[in-house]
Amino acid sequence: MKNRNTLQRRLVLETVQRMHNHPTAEEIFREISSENTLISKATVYRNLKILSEQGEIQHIPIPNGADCFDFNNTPHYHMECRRCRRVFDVDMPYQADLCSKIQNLHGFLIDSHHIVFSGLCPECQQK
Amino acid sequence: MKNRNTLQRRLVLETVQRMHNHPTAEEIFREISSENTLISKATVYRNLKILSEQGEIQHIPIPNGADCFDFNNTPHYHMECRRCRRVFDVDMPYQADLCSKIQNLHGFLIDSHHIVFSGLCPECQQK
DNA sequence: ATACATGCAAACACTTTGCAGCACA
DNA sequence: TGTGCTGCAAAGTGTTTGCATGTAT
Repeated sequence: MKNRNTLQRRLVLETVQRMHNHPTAEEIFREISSENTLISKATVYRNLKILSEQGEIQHIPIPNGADCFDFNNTPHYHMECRRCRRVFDVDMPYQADLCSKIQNLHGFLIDSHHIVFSGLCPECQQK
Repeated sequence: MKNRNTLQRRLVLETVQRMHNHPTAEEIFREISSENTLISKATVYRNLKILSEQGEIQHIPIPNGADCFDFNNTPHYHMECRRCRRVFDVDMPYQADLCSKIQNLHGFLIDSHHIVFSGLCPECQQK
């Protein structure tokens, strides 16, 4: 299973790296399609999966909504506006010691964690 | 909009309070159905929504999977086994000060947060 | 030449919704 | 009596998959 450098894969990677607003698969698909490039949505999903498994981009799972993707592949946290559903970065260092605060693991082996903050973005507070 | 005390709503609430293993809507539906009670899945979803909005039960959104529900409605954290997808409670106090660690809110108003740990449960480590 | 990738459509998993009839207050 | 609730089926949303064809190596 060797990876091929196809036009579609390059476009998906470049588009995520260019859009700095945590785009969803749907948004990436629309962005690529808008530039008269033929690409199918299945291909976008397949390439997003491959690229995030390779660590080229970051997959951000979003509860109750479409997952989004981040050109920034260093671990960091996000906040989601509960009204407009947009996702923003949080200015907080990665809490590497968080696992050590767990008092009893009951044999569970933890290897990662996600924090999602929820609230209102500046624009939605006006309404 | 006054709430009515229907058999179905009572059954959904009692079932969540009795099952202490973070059941999904589907599991709650199957549990109620198995006791020769006629209930529709839409009613289960509708009542889970109402009951969690009223604070009687807790709704736990799970990225990449079915949301689950918790009889324990005090804030606490969860870990999900990435192999069997089961959800467990984490023995860690609620980190009320977490928001204060954020260095720059950029005008965002945060009112809650979720932490989901990911790893392997004891059973899945054997495999 | 031959894996791997693609487009398309269909299937999938989870959840919500429109509607007509039912039942709690 | 009247609004809130129900079952059913259909639709909605986000994502994956089967398959025949295409293409990078």
